[in-house]
Amino acid sequence: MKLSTKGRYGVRAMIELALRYGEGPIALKNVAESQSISDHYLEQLMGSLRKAGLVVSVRGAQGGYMLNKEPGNIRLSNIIRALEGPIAPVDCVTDEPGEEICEQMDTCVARGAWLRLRNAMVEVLDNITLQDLVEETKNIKEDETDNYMYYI
Amino acid sequence: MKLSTKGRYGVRAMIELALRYGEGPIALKNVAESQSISDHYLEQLMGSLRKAGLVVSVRGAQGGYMLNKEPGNIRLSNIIRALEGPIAPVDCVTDEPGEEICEQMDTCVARGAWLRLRNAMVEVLDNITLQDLVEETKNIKEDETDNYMYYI
DNA sequence: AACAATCCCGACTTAAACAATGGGGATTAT
DNA sequence: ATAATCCCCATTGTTTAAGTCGGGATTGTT
Repeated sequence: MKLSTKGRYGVRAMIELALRYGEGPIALKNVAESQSISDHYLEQLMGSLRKAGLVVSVRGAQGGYMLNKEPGNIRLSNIIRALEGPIAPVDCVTDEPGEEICEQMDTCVARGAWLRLRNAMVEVLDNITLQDLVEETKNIKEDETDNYMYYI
Repeated sequence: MKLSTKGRYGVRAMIELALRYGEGPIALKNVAESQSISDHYLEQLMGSLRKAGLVVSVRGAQGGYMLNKEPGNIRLSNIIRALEGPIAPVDCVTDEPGEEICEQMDTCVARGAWLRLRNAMVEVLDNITLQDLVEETKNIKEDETDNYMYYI
């Protein structure tokens, strides 16, 4: 029941981009460095985020990545789904189409439980946007004037 | 963000025991067969459940396992914790003691989000007992008179 | 035009976790 | 005694996670 590094790194990188929203393309190298993530690995994640339409890339010198929407319109659920796939504690409660997997779905008493679990998870992740996290970052910055690093 | 077979099999096995609560020890072999789980593998899981105090075992011929509490007092969270460890989407929001892991915890803006996620998950799993699932099984049995198998 | 800074992409590697399997020992009802 | 159980440790095979490697394509800068 853990997120993998994909989800964790991805959220960190997206927060970074959200903090610098409006500054034009940010080179992946910068994000990777400031977040202590292998830049080659982060590259893969950014690829997924781009394909999901959450970021756009600018190639060539002075290129980089930027958010494709306002931070207030990017939800944690979007990021997690792009990087880890459907949010679902078990395969039989995926919202993706064409997922059946278990023939006993209709008579499975546990499925109701997993469904409730999934809905609770989605509810939380749908209701946290990058904007929320940016604002929280500013609050922390006010409190502690040293730095605003955030690792997960 | 998926449960492993440990959690899924474990819940299935515990539902089975809950359905037969009061009948004395149920041989692991029966549970494994009726749930199509490798009995040797299920043995390991039952070991964990026993150590967690959720079931008791009776050794020797005619032995087996039974719930150690009433089904209404065993929550899905108990089962999941026993088999999969702490319920937490990331390590830094574990409720277990002595878990620090990340030095930046105080200034991490994402941690608040993970904390909300974890609380939502725990809330759901704390509020579903085996008794709830047993009752649901009976409802399903009323509807569909064929069988009451439930795989996950 | 040359160059360097970027993104882009597929293949590969390593390590860990998952999901069992196997063998043998201890306990106990019949 | 015997067979049915639980108990425990070690081993194996498979999959996934996490990261590495190398090279190609694009583009601003000089």
